[in-house]
Amino acid sequence: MTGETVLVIEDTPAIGRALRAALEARGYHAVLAMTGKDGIDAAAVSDPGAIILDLGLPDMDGRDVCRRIRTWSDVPIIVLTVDDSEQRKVETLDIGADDYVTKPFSTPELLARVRVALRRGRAVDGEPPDPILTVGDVVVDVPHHRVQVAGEDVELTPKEFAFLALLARYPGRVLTHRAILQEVWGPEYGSETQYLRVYASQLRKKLGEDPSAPRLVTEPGVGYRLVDRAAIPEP
Amino acid sequence: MTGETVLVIEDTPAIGRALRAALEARGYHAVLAMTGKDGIDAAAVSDPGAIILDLGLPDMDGRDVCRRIRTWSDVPIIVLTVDDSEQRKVETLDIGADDYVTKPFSTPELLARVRVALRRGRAVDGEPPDPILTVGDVVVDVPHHRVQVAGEDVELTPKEFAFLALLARYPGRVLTHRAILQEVWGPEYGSETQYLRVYASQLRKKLGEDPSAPRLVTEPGVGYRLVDRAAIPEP
DNA sequence: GCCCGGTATCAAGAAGCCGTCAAGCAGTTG
DNA sequence: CAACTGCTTGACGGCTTCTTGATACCGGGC
Repeated sequence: MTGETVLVIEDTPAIGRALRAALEARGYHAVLAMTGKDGIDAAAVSDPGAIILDLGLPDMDGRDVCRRIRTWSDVPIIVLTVDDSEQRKVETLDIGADDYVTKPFSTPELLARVRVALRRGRAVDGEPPDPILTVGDVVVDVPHHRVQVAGEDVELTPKEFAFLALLARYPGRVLTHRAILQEVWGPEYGSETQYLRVYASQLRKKLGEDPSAPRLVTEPGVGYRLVDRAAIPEP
Repeated sequence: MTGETVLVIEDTPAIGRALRAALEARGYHAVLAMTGKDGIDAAAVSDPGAIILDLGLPDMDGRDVCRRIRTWSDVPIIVLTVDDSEQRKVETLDIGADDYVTKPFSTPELLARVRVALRRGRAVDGEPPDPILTVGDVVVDVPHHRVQVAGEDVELTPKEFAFLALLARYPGRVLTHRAILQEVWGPEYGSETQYLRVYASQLRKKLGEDPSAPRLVTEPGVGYRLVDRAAIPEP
């Protein structure tokens, strides 16, 4: 979750503070650097999702800052400067900047361009694989909302599914009555243990439980847990 | 290697020709479209690495063109327009444009911004999503807003289409009521599940669903999913 | 053998969700 | 302004799921 950090490299205190305030008002985490050296450091340390870079820095040429950051990072860089010349714009964009905004700038527009930059940056990282929970021969595919036991599809009601998915998320561990009730039924339920008995019973039926080798194990007076039948029972 | 194609959607012949010449002089393959409809077609067919889009088109609002292309593609879009009002800029960037250049523009600067766009586009590259989604005998052509079932064209309203296209993008996967409502109707809708029932019903009618082998499956209490009727249920 | 706390199972009524129809409304087009 | 299209909303029957109470079960302590 580093994508929502925006690094501002800007030596004029008034502009830097204004940008930080505007960014933070929008919910971003803003990091402010006032020199090129600090900016490069901050780019490496804070791993921002986008950078706003003023070209007119006291200690080094802003374009060198851009080049330096580009040697190791593809983070979107929005350049901010008073220089409106076409040649300078082309040069700057070609050394790796993603956008070029001239001062005086409109804050809403700059923020919109920051959103574009963050949007682009996020798109790079691939989507995470589907989290599929497996406990023994029980497979709980949460995104697809599907359950299989020994390769066979099993139809579950929403509450049944939530119950099983919760247990499957903590394989082998006991979940207390209270914890299950609050997670599946809601925070105001905590003592309706009868629900659990009913649903545990229904689940066992649907899972095709063998009473001598249960997958859904009762911990009397405590709660329930889901175990891998093939696992070694002795610790 | 389609990344070096640039699509220009521009109705003024002089500007279109000038841009094409400038792009081809730089070694890019330029495709020119003079209407929004043609532009959307070309975006789907020629799979460009970047798009230059004039907002002032004769047949439709340029922002709608942008939105439409964004329904299936992340190709960088550089918007070109005479309107330099801040509000319009912010709006346009927020609906998915990557850059905003006002006329009269500097050709070298625009070309530099095209280079940025192509650079970014390549970096993102993963795998381009197919703009034509197929789930069993249901074919959803997102760019053309066209749907076929078993080879037969089916007429859908915009909301129906958005609903179906969303489901088709995640074949077999359950999309929750909330997710569908927010994607199709907007973020402020989240609990109007009645809409879903009405539209699911209409869709099933138009898709010619067989109640015993539904393509659009209800996941009670959770959401809906689109399945390939012929598919084997084993993962 | 009997009691007792906790558990499993069953079944019936209540509640909620789903599919469908149809009427009202708003925006567009000719 | 009339016809049309698509969106929203209310009503209602049918069905699934949830809840709840009744009853049987099981193991340990006495």
